[in-house]
This record gives sequence, structure tokens and C-alpha cells, in this order.
Amino acid sequence: MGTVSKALSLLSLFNHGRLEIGLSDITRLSGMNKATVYRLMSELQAQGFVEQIGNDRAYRLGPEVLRLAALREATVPLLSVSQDILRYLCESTGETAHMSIVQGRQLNTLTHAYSPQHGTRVTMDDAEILSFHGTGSGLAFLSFAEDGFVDDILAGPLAVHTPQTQTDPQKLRAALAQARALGIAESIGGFEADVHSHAAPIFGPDQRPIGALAVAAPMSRMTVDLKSRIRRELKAAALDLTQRIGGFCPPDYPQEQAA
Amino acid sequence: MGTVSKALSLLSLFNHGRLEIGLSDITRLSGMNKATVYRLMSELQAQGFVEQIGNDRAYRLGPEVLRLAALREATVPLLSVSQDILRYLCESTGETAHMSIVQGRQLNTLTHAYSPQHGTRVTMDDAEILSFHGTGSGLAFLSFAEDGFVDDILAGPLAVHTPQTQTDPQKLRAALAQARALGIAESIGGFEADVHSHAAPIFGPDQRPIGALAVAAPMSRMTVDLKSRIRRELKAAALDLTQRIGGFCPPDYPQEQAA
DNA sequence: GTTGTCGGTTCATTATTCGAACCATTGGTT
DNA sequence: AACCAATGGTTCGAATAATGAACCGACAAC
Repeated sequence: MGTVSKALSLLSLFNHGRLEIGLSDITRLSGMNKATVYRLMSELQAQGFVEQIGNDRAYRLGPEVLRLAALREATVPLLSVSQDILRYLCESTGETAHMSIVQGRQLNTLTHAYSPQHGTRVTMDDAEILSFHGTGSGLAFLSFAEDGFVDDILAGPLAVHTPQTQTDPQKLRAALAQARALGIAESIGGFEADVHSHAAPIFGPDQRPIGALAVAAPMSRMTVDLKSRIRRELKAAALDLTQRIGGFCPPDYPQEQAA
Repeated sequence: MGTVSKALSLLSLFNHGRLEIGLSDITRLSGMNKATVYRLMSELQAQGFVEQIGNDRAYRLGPEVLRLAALREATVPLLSVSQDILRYLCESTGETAHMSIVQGRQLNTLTHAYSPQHGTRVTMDDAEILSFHGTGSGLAFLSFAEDGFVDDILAGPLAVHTPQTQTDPQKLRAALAQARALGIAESIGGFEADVHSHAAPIFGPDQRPIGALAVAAPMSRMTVDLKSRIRRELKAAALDLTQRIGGFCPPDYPQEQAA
């Protein structure tokens, strides 16, 4: 691994539960030498990718990433297009909708929208890390991902988030086969108790999945009626998003299926 | 300059006019060796900071920057808070509002909001690069920036954007002094002809300016009345933004001034 | 067929990174 | 007050990784 990759890998230590990290913590988390980490962080800091703040001198992500993200959006308007679509999706279903993409071996929520329709709703955070086996989004992605990736995920440790989390690789593979046939994946309470999520994959220019669009509802509200509405809307929304960012569905993606 | 900085500096070659760049172009633009650039870009690509697309194999920014930006927002909600404030600001003034921050020697627009009030309006792009001497935002920042930075900018070449662009360092310093006294800077047609922009600086936790909030209106609509409304609203909005991102105004910032 | 460009690759030279050990401060414990 | 265990930051010889001129095959223009 080159020096640049090492430096950039330090950035991926940041997540929702660790927005600010001290030098010693970074050293421990990365397994690198403290002097190395210090030099790398100094370079990242000089370029505005991280900044140091407060009296404990902890590092946090810097403003430069905002500029790059704005430019990325100008290139491929994934976020802005998604937000349009999510707004419509949560209105038409009355439930929380969100969009996630896969980066490396991680599934990250990027943006979400709430429906004002109900007092109770599933709440989300942006940049949250989702599990592949416990969420509709994760399963939707896996259902069209490369075999090697699926094997890798199913082989790895599968966290138990709730009593309902499915961790049996064989049963998960069965769920993936079903999702592949339908074009929609679902997870009932697999990540958070009481949340029923449906999701559909989003595809890139190379016909490979890049993430998923999902609708999450409290289990108590999930009727047959709502379920079929969610599936219909979700499918249309995911296809729309794929096309509007210049992507293409693979040939075996079930295009025609009215709920 | 270390290897990491070199790699990251390649990312800053991307801008609104150059969203996708080929290997040879990057080589030329950066002045580095082609083999070096290739290796650096490969590492950036492996980490998802850039991706290669199409048959010309040009590079463009990758999805990883979106994840980092979402986390940065979770740490310091500059964008989301700004968007709230901009929405109000453009409503209360009836004109286009935008927010920019300084990164290195560059002033970048990050987000904007349009008012639906008028048919004609000043249009903006996110991630646009503004000039320090030609825009209200640039002058607002400079008016509270460190002396060394101001000297550096005024010494450098000052682009002539329009016949109205002020490039005389002495007159610019006079404008800065006035802006410092008022807490508001303005530029009349200095960047784009026919655009009159007002701006107020935003400050970080260290009481140093990090960017500016601005309102841009067509010159033809700029009456004394509108001008005073813009100044009043802008001042309040900038102060609000500064406080809501955990920043502090410096002691010499003119707090009390009713338009 | 020649010439110029493109993205990508090779390999000996060389400059940069690495990491154990070391400082200076801070905050808590005895 | 003395001590200890943290913290962030620094040093310098040894080891490793970055460098860049030259090269390759592919494509396009002339």
C-alpha cells in the first residue's frame, strides 16, 4: 500500500460515532506508527482535508471535502437528483425514504427524506453505515452484486443487530434470489427492531449496482396495501434515478412487474 | 511537498470548467512526471476519490468525497445551516443569495438559493470559483483576513472580469477599510457586468473569517431601499450562521449597526 | 507509412518515508 | 509534592517507496 493510500485510509476512520479523533486514537485504530500518522495527518491538514480543533487537538474532517463534493455533484448529480426523487418517494408512500451507496465494503446512507404524513416515522442520519445482511438496501445491492463480493460479505462476520437479524448465509442467499427475481429486497426488523424496509438497487454506467433506494416504515403500519404501493413506487423511483445519473440496468433486471 | 500533498493537489485541478481530465492533461497541468501522476491517480482511484469513465479513460471525482462531505456536515453543519439561512435570506430580499468559503487561496461558492419573486435573477453555480477583488464575498472575506493574506492577494495578478472590475490595490484597500467599518462589503459589476453584490463575512471558532454570505441583485433593481434591506438582513444572517456553526466574530467586528 | 498523441508500464537511481526512542505537557492518584 | 500514565509532537539512521527517462501498443490524422 502506497503512502497516499495510507493517508486516505486514515480518513475512513471517521464515521458517525467518531467525528473527531485524537492522534493517539488514530494511531491505535490504524495500527500505524504514531510518527507516521502525525506526518500523514499534517499533510491532510495542509490540504484542508482535516482540521484540528479545540484544546485536545483532535482531528476532524475539513472543509475541502465540501468543495470536492460540490464538484462531484456537478459531474454526476447523484445527491441532487436523489433528493428530488426521495422527496416524491416519501410523499407517495407516506414513509421515510433514503438513498445509500456502496464504497469499498461499506454501505453508506447519503441522504434521506421524511414524510410529514405520520407522527411516528423511521428516523435516519446521513453518512450512517448500514449492514449488508440486515437492511433492505444491503440486500438489494447484494442481489445484483458480483458473486465474489457476495461471498465475501456472507463469509465475513454477520453482526446481530436485533433478534430478527438473519445471519444464516443460506437463508440470506435465498432472500437474494428472491430479490433478484423481484427487483426489490426487504428486511423485516433486521437492522432496527420494528422497522420494515424495502429497497431497490441503483445501477451505474457499467450496469453494476452502486447502491440502493429504500423506504423504511414502522412494522405496525405495514399492510399488504402499503407494501404493494411501496414496491411499485420504489421500483419506478430506482429506475428513474439510475437513468438520470447515466446508469443502465443489467439485462436480467426485472423491468416489467406491476407490484 | 510530500507525496500525499502531491496526490491531493491533483484533486484541486478539477473545477467547473474541467470536470473530467485525461492523464496527459493532468500531467501537463500539474507539471509532474507522467508515471508519477499515473501512480498517484491510481491510488486516488483505489480509494474512490476519483474514478475513470468512458472510452477516453478520463478521470473525474469519485463517490468517496460524498461520504466524507456528509460526515463533515455531521461534524459542522455548514451546508445545511447555510441552506436554511440562504432560503430565508433570498425570500426576505427577493434576490439571489449564496455562501462561499475560502480554501487555500481560492474562494469557492458552496451553495445558493434563488428567490422566485422576480423573473430575472442573478444565476449561480455551486463550486464556482470567485475572485477576491471582484466580488462582494471576496472583499468581505479580505476585510477581516490576516494582513499577509490580503497583501498576497493584492500583490498577485488581479483579473479584469468586466470594465467595472477594480484592480487598483490602493482603491481596493480603501474599499476594505470601509467594509471593515460597516461589516458589509459590496461590488458593483466587478465580477459580472450588471450584478451588484453585497456580502458579509462568516467567522470560525478562532474568530478568523472562513468565507462569506452574499446577496446578488441585478444593478437595475438596486434602489436605496433594497440596499438597506439587504444590508440589514445580510448582517443578521451572517451573524446567525457564524454562531450556528460554533464560530465567533472578532472583537472589532461592527456588531451594532442598524443598516 | 510516418508522425503524434494517447493511456499505461518498466527499472535502476534516489529521495522520502518509517519507526523506536525521546520531549514536553497535562490531569489524575497517592 | 512526587509519581504515573496519558496526551501531542519531534528526531534521525535505516529501510522502503517514489521517481522519471525511456519504452510499449493502440489509435488517429495526414
